Amino acid sequence: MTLQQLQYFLAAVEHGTFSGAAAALYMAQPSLSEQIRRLESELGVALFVRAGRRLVLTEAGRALRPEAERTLAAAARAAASVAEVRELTGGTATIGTFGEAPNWLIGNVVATFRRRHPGVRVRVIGLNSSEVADEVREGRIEAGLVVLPIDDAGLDVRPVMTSELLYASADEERLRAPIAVERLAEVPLILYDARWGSDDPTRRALLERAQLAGVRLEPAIEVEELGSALDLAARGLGDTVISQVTTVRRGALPSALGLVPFAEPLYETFAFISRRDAQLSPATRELVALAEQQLATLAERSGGAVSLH
Amino acid sequence: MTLQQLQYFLAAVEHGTFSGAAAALYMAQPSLSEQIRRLESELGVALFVRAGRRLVLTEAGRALRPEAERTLAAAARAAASVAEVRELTGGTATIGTFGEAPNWLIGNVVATFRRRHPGVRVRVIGLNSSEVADEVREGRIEAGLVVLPIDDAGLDVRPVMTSELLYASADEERLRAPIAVERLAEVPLILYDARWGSDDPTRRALLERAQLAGVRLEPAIEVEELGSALDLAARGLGDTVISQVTTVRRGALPSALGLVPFAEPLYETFAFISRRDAQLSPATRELVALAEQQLATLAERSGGAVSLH
DNA sequence: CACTATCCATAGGCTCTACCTATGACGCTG
DNA sequence: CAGCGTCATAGGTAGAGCCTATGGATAGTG
Repeated sequence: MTLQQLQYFLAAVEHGTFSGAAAALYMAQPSLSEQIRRLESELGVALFVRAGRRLVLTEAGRALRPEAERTLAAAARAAASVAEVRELTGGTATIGTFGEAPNWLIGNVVATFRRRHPGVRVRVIGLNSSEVADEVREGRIEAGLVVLPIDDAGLDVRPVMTSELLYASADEERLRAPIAVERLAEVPLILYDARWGSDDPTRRALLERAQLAGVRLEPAIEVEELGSALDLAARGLGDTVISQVTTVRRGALPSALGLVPFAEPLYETFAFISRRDAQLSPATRELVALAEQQLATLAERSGGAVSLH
Repeated sequence: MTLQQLQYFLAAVEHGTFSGAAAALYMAQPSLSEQIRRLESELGVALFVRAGRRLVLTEAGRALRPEAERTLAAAARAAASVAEVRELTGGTATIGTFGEAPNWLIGNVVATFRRRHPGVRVRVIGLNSSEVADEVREGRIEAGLVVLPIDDAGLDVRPVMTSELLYASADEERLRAPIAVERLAEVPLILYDARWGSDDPTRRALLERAQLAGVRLEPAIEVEELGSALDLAARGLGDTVISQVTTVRRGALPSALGLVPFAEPLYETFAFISRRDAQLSPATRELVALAEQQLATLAERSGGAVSLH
């Protein structure tokens, strides 16, 4: 049984003749007749009574008719659902981001996207950078925004922005000058998940620096979210590290906190990643483009402290 | 888009590889790959990301999957609904009968049929014989039981039984001997619809006889149903005519009524009709066969007064 | 690091399908 | 009875669907 045969069958039912149905479908009558015959022989029953001048449905034909209509409708819906993805009027745009990104990046981006494409659902998956890279590699997420370095096997990596990593403290004493990495070991450190999850690139960079300096870093407090870490730091319970770009948004940084760069500056490089050789769906491509614009806006507001690639 | 392509697509989704899916479908891998490629090109999107070792659905593929499943399920239902008709586990059996038939024929037949084939719906259309013939000719009813003669153009007519037409009266005086048709004009006549509807063959036979005898028949009372006519006749309000076979069933005839044949006997011939060259659906064939058995039973009980063909 | 197994894509070839045109048979209709 | 419209049949063509054989890429393995 083929969709074509069902279509021909329905056309014949509606027109009452094979010739008329064939003409309506811009084809020759014997071609349509043949498909009907094939369908009948596969189903093992006659669908029409050939009544000389007129076609009449058999009991089997009457039973088939509504089911054939349902089947063709389902097929049309299948094609339409794919077209929606193609036409950006349906489907889902998916992007993975490292843990702290949603707060300062995603709000505007998602709002703009939904305004332009109301039919498209949006999924933002917050993980750490290496997990995002894995998910993209496995195809479960189409694209991601990560902090370099990551394992780039099988991935297209497109760096977009570099932002300096800053030291944040409520203690003015420690903000006088750029801070040496050795001093991090001497103060209570507050770190949040994305900054301390396994394989986090910034964590690795910090630990490496500390090792070279001969000290060992142990966080005094670990919390889940960047916001909580800033809150605790503002109350003087410890100090934390934060990316320059994060601080650009108005109100992101509690007023009690001050910032200072590292003596030997640390930088984070952000990059968009996607599967190598796999082109993005229009929805996700659009979402990535919007995220890129948002990054540009932030870089501009930072007055040059954050630089685009 | 074909059902086959959707089937291959789903197999590939489930197995995660084209080779595995092809093996499960007992076919070569390039054949399946080609169909997937064809489907993708028709839909204008990639459905899979070819990830070296592993296949991963794209956003479009994810959108297609549930719709493809629905479409294949609908197609399976379509085939099943036709199979039900073929296998006598679904569909509808339809038979047309002349007006008074349902009372003495259909009860048992339908009960037996439903007991044997609970899934099959039954429609018994009560019309007069010539209307039944028309409906069968037009294909709206598959088969019918009629009283001959009818216009048999385009029909297969299979006579099954002959039954004598009897005169029924509550007046013993008129039951002494076979009644001459002339006397019908002298007594109040009670006729029921099916015996007096336009084109009813028995009516025509009666009128013809009367014309030849030089009298004119006018019913004193006309009612809708045979039962009503018998009731009125039993009260002595007039006489009526009734087919021998109708009287066989216990309790069908009020005890006040007596029967007598016509001086020049009148016979009704019953016949099954169906479209010429159109084979019956199994359900209707079965229904007709049961009706035939029922007629045989009635003929037997009549003790020979009703004869089978 | 080479080796192997696995998987997809490509190429060439075969068979059957789907379609066409031309024509015949049948039934309806003026 | 002739003419028209319908479906069926016959014969031919392009392409669909499938096969086997083979090459290239990738992940696991000694």
